[in-house]
Amino acid sequence: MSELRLPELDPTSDRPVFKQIADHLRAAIDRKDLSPGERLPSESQLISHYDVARMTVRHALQILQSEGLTVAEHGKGVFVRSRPPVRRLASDRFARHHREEGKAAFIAEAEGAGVKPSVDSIEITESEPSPDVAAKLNLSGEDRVVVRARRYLLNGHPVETATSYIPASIAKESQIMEPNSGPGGIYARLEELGHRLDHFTEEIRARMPLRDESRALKLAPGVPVFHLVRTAYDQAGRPVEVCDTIMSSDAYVLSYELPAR
Amino acid sequence: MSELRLPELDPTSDRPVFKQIADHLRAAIDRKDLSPGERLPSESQLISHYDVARMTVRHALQILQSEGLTVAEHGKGVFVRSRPPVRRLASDRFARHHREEGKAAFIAEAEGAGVKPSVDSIEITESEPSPDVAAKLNLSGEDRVVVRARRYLLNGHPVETATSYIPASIAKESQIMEPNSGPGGIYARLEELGHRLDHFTEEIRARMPLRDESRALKLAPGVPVFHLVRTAYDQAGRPVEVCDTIMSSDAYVLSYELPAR
DNA sequence: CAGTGGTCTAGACCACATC
DNA sequence: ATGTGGTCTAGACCACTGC
Repeated sequence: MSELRLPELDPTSDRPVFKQIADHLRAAIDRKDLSPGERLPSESQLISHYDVARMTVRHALQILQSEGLTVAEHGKGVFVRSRPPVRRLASDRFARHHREEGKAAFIAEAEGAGVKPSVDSIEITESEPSPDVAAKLNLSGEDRVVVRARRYLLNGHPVETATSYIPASIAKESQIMEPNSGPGGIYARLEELGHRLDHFTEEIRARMPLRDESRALKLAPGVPVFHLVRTAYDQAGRPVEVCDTIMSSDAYVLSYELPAR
Repeated sequence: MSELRLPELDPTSDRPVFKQIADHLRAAIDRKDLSPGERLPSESQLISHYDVARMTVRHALQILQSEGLTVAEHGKGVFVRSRPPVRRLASDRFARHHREEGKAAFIAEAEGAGVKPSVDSIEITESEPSPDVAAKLNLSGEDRVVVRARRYLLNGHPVETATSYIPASIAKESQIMEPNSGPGGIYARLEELGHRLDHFTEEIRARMPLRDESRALKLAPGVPVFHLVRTAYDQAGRPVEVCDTIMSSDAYVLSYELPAR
């Protein structure tokens, strides 16, 4: 690790010193001279190597952190980020045959991938829908929704928060109101209630996390989130659920299949 | 604008001063006390309001910037970010009926949305595929690919770079080698060459941009990118194109439809 | 304890925008 | 000329980690 050789600053360059330093370190990471988990040179080492003020090297380090390349650990050092296991979400993940095997989508898929899934902080409430959710569910006026909020973890590491909205007129007095929604999850319950599912739509955005999201997913600085909103439609064409999920972008690759017809 | 009222610091709080300042400004933005395009108080105004050092308010401002909430403009001030027009990409965007209308997907769709599309910096080369692309295209050994790189703009603002890889054995001597690939784009050409398209797969990741990407898309700090890799398959099940695209995440909402079967 | 990163100060000089 | 943000210095004290 003392093997790491960093270039000198180029005093003729217009590029600010802190950016040059960030460039050097980024290049070392890209070249794998510094591999995931490895410690970067300490601030004081960088200060003496480059002969600059502390704020300058901190600025450089902060650039890397905001790019999601490193994490600082107080009292220990700055480390090259190592990525959590990645979940690949395929477009058949809500296929009925999965549901009929009696497991909720998340659990089934994670076990297939050899990681330990868990779910925590399930909160179930009933409330008025936001205008956005009401529009997606075709609700109006007095209609209320059942809200199921939960957080998914892989190997104990949070990767996703999900909030489902189901019209109260459908969910009332069903197992959808229970923390454990039973085999196959709420989609299986919706089908038992006569809403045979036809298709889903998903809308995907990416952005930097809000503070709450960052906390709930224990996101490292510089890691964006996927914001995915899924709407489930039954065979009568009625929207029966909206699920709003925030996913750590470095725990996921989303995958879809599109017809050419 | 002098209307903006910011709270005082809470000296009893454990929360660092720069975070408290960032919180105040973020809240003002969320409440729309500061709306998109509006200028934030200048550094010196914040310094005198909070009675702190300049580096402290700069740190706070930088937090907001890294969250993508603001942009600094040298000599002018710090402004609440206003978003570019958003493109919604639907999962039927490569349907044959669009192709048969004689327009490439990007142009057709943008015109429908009332924005002026353009394409620039088309580079066409032939080279060895990267291992990743070779694997996706089922290529081996000597096989080469034709590479088409271009950049898409809306109303003059770059939103996406795309690089297509087509097996050279297919593309050679076709209009795919020309900067203007003709009516319906390269997918129409592939079909004329006997590769009737069957379906596409798309893999989506989100992350912070690399330096080059940031420059090519003129991204504001704190804006992540979608990294989307699409593979096109013909009706014989053969992969005939891989398209690697980087999209500004705040210019796009991706939308897909999934079957429940 | 020594070494690490986290926060903060009080200055300096520079480059860009506006009038 | 003035006000804005961009870069940089040279310190200070604090909190966390590890031995």
